[in-house]
Amino acid sequence: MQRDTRQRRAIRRVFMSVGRPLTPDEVLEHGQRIVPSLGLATVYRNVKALADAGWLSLVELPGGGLRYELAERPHHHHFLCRSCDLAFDVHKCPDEVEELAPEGFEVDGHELILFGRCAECR
Amino acid sequence: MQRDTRQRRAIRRVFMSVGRPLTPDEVLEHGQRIVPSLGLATVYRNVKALADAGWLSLVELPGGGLRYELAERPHHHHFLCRSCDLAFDVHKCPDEVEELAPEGFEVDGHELILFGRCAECR
DNA sequence: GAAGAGATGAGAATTGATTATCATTATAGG
DNA sequence: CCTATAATGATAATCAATTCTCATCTCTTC
Repeated sequence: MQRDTRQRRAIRRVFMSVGRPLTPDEVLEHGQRIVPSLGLATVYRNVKALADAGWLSLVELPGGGLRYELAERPHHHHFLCRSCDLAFDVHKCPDEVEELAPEGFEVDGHELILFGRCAECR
Repeated sequence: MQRDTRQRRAIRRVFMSVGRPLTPDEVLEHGQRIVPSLGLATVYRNVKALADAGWLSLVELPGGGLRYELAERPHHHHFLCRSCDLAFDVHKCPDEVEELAPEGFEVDGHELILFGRCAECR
């Protein structure tokens, strides 16, 4: 059975308040402001459980480590800051992207990533 | 000084003939058809040297491992087959993509990745 | 065709990310 | 409040990718 622990609540709260994709390390950092004793293993366990439960989804951006974000959000893409390495949401999407595939290829999804410097880093 | 070895020639030839982004493992596999004794460390060394020299460029797609492709090619994007995990070039690009960024963000590049099944795998 | 120096190949070592272990803690239910 | 048991946290273990080591090989030049 699933228990509602302090650390699980903190992790959920982090995702809801931050509103952008987070790596496990980022989750740990933010989560420790709520539950200082939070450990990395707990973050990995919960983030995985929340993803299995469909509450989080996996975001794979260039540059190593996986990130997670709230699932069930409207279609969107991402901006990756080359300076601070944080990922942000981009709430617009060019149309008809999936028609760009070569002849004979079957497309079932796409990801658009913008690179640059975020408002903070400029 | 740089020497023109059999293995380096083979690696260059692989990239020129295959025409899509390759992981070091894929380079090894193809390269061994030309120089059977080719080793993985040599692939890593040369791929890195060729990238430093500007002859190859780095392609980071979701799903782990880095890939390399011929540099100095016209702007293009990529298709990643969910079945065989090979990456292919997509020679079209939606316009004005970089204008989709949030207010205050400075965009200096973008990557569009289509997912699905390649012609072979269907 | 000899010699010097860069390159290679096999395997060991390293790295960073993720997972497993296990003693301890804390939650849900009675 | 008590108890059973899921969850936690610190650390060790694992894993895949990449780099290093070093004896050996082979380009290049003379």
